[in-house]
Amino acid sequence: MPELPEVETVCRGLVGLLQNRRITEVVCRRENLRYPLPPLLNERVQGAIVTSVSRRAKFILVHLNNELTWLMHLGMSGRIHGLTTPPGKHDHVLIYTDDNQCLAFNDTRRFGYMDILSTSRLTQSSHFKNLGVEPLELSLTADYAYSKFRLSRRPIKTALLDQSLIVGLGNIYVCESLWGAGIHPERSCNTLGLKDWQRLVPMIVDVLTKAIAAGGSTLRDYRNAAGESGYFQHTFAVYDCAGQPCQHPHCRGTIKRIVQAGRSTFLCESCQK
DNA sequence: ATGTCCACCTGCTGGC
DNA sequence: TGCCAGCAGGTGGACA
Repeated sequence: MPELPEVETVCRGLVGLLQNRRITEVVCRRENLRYPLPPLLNERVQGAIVTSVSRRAKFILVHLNNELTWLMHLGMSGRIHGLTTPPGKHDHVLIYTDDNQCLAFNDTRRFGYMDILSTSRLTQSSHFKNLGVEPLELSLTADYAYSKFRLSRRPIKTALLDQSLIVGLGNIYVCESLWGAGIHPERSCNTLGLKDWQRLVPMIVDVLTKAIAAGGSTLRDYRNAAGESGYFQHTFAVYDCAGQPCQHPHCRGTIKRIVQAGRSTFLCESCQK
């Protein structure tokens, strides 16, 4: 689930569920996820009021009125859902609020993690040290991307996954963006000219924007979450579409799966050059 | 420095 | 039916 659009969707859901609410208790049902949970988590957030919820890269940031910010990363399989039944095996952290709601941080594979940070020193935190630009902000321009990537010999697919250059992209949206821009995932960054970036940057923005818009329906499911149903169902043009015909007009190619840096890449060899 | 690979986890699917 | 290999939306650290 969690690339930028999914994290953004979760954050928007959390605004409705947590903003201006007082946290009455946090229950940790195990000691660690990817890393140990923050020491004294309950003691540090109990009684605090959530002033806002925001996102940076793939981090969820829950800002509290006690100068602390609760950072959450969903890893590969993390979700946050309203709990109306007893917690399940993978509901690792439970958040109770003063309106008698309970939210569960659920993460099957436990690649997610949490931290508690000083709000005023947030940007100096190690989590933020090596983060690149936000793709949906004006700082991501074709000129910027061209200058940042043009000396690298890495394949463009791998480089786009690198959060120190552009944040928020994951395996799905990288594949979708490269397909949309007609760029072969194995091309070295240093073969991309400014013109390529003038197609790729708007395509990244378009793919992410549309996914967030589609995530709006997830938001409704999320709010009404009773049990586990209502996951984001999205149809992708290439991701997980191996063997299917390419959807580009007039293209007769077939979507193919290859492996780059140990991860699946989906592409159409007819129209991605 | 740069780039690649693996480990960290659990669960599901498909082939034999 | 059972078993096992392979795969899954991320990423930090070990290694060449």
